[in-house]
Amino acid sequence: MDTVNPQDLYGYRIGAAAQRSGISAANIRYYEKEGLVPARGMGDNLYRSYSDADIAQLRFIRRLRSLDMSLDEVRSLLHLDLRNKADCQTARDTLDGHIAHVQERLKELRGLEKELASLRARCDGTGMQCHIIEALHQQADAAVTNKPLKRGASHL
Amino acid sequence: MDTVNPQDLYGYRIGAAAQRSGISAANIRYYEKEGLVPARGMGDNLYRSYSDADIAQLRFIRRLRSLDMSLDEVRSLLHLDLRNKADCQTARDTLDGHIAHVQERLKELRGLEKELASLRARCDGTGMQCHIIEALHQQADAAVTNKPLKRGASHL
DNA sequence: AGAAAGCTTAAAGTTACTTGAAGGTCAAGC
DNA sequence: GCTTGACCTTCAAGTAACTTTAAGCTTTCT
Repeated sequence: MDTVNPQDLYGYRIGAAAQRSGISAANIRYYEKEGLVPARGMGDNLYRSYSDADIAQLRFIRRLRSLDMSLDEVRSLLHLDLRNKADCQTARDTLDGHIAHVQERLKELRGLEKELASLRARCDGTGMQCHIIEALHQQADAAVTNKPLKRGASHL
Repeated sequence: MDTVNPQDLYGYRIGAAAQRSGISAANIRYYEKEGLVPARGMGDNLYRSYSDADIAQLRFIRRLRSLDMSLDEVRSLLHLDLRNKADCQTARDTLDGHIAHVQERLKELRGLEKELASLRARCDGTGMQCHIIEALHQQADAAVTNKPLKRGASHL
């Protein structure tokens, strides 16, 4: 854009930035504390203010987070220099690592879905006794294999 | 209950229980604090000790956790009475709710996988310039303009 | 006996936020 | 001019489900 739109220069306070970026105001402050977004404004009053470019960056962060990346990954991508070849490699590596992560999680979840479905199928009878709990116990005993248990917290 | 196998009665200390259940010792203590497993032993010395039945319960919990259930869900399933019809319904409901949760997460992740793959495909050239970052920025801009923000207000 | 292994508790760290308390700033209305 | 209400500020604590650390017992091996 060539025109000097007033909003191009720090025209948004945190609430507007939140609305436009899809990141809550409290979350934006949190990102600032974490060094993901610059500490803008705070001139006359203590209010933060953001430019369109800042909001684009917030959207970028949100995009990366929606791709299930950790804040560390986001941080590393934010600090890359596009014209630097090594940085480009870093971006590829980050992405590759993340793809592997997502695929592994997908595999796990597909397995889960199957098991839950088969479990649920045991209890479709309308008046009969429920065998879900017994089945869970049996499977617990059968699954003696020691896989590391991980946190399955799904955010977003 | 009839046979007097030494291991049937609190023959395992927490380390052994951890090995056999696949739940770390610290985690078992945490579950105890959370009321998921009883506070066993602590007689002569201060050591916890567990029976085979206790270990079966630990495996059961681990099973449920591996199904991606929250500790609250696990707790509710643990306190059910199998012979109670209402409790059986509760089990079904918990399971149904959880299946829905897993399927939604699967859908999200499948979308993610596709996007990540297409992103990565832009950078397969060996000597050319990397366009990953630009692409991420473009998608970020496109995404916010047509998606209703689900991240700002929702708490999940 | 002395060291290593294994147990104890309590507290703090982790991730990525959200929620709450207590208060400052600003535009509008009466 | 003053109050109301929306919006902003900081700092602290809460959330899930653990893990890690610190400091100190007990048991077991050599």
